[in-house]
Amino acid sequence: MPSRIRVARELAEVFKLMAHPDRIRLIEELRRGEKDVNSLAEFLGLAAPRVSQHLSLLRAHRLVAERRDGRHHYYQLVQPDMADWIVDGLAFLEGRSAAVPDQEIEDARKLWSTSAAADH
Amino acid sequence: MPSRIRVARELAEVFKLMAHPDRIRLIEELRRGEKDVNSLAEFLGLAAPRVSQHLSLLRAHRLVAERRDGRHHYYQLVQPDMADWIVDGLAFLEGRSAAVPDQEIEDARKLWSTSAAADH
DNA sequence: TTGATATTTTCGTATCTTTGCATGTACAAG
DNA sequence: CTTGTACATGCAAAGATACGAAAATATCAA
Repeated sequence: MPSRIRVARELAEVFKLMAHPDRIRLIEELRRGEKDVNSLAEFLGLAAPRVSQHLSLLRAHRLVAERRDGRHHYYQLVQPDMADWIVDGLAFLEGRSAAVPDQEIEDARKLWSTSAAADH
Repeated sequence: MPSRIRVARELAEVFKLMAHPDRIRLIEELRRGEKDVNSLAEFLGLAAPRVSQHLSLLRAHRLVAERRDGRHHYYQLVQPDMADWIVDGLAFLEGRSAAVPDQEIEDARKLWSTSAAADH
């Protein structure tokens, strides 16, 4: 079996991990450092078990790493560049769907860009 | 509903489209211009109906565009940058899986890079 | 028209994912 | 050792995807 098939297969796995709105927001939320499960759940407006499930999936694939301190579990991105790469993907959304105007895409880009800090 | 949720949802749709090895290879194969279904099927070693299914999915989401000429349907990328962006994602594969050595990732990167032309 | 080629569509089934909820475990404080 | 908080895990229902095989459509050529 040619190697490009293996590479494509592995890459598809990573795409699959990103193919969920919660996980995208999770990764973007972790872009500026570690955060514990409750903060993430609260920020994203999701039930804690759900966030935990997403994190355990990302953890299983080594996209995030866990650090425990007392009863808090802090998560961080193993490859922080990943958050930037995801933001790069926003370019392909422009003019695509009437449901998501370009202005909103631009807002997300700002919110998720490395330099941004406010709004949190 | 906040706009970042809509954006994340839309972006997740795009990731979902890339979350398949065949479609990744399809997009990379289209990086240097249009190609008809049979060529793609042959190159990828897939049955033509399978390729057609993938293409119709990509077409439905406007990732590829179709041009008909006689009995041939030629497809091309609507946003050729997409192929480069996918290649950028290879960075996150390095050192991740024993099944896919870094050498193979590097090979794929070369094979799929814009400047490369041989090996086809 | 008939036949061959190129591509799409349909369909049934197997498989994977998502989701919410309930339960389980670990730690900290009193 | 009990209570409360922080997370993780298990489970079952619902939904989405993938796949191969078969059938349908369209084009061209004889």
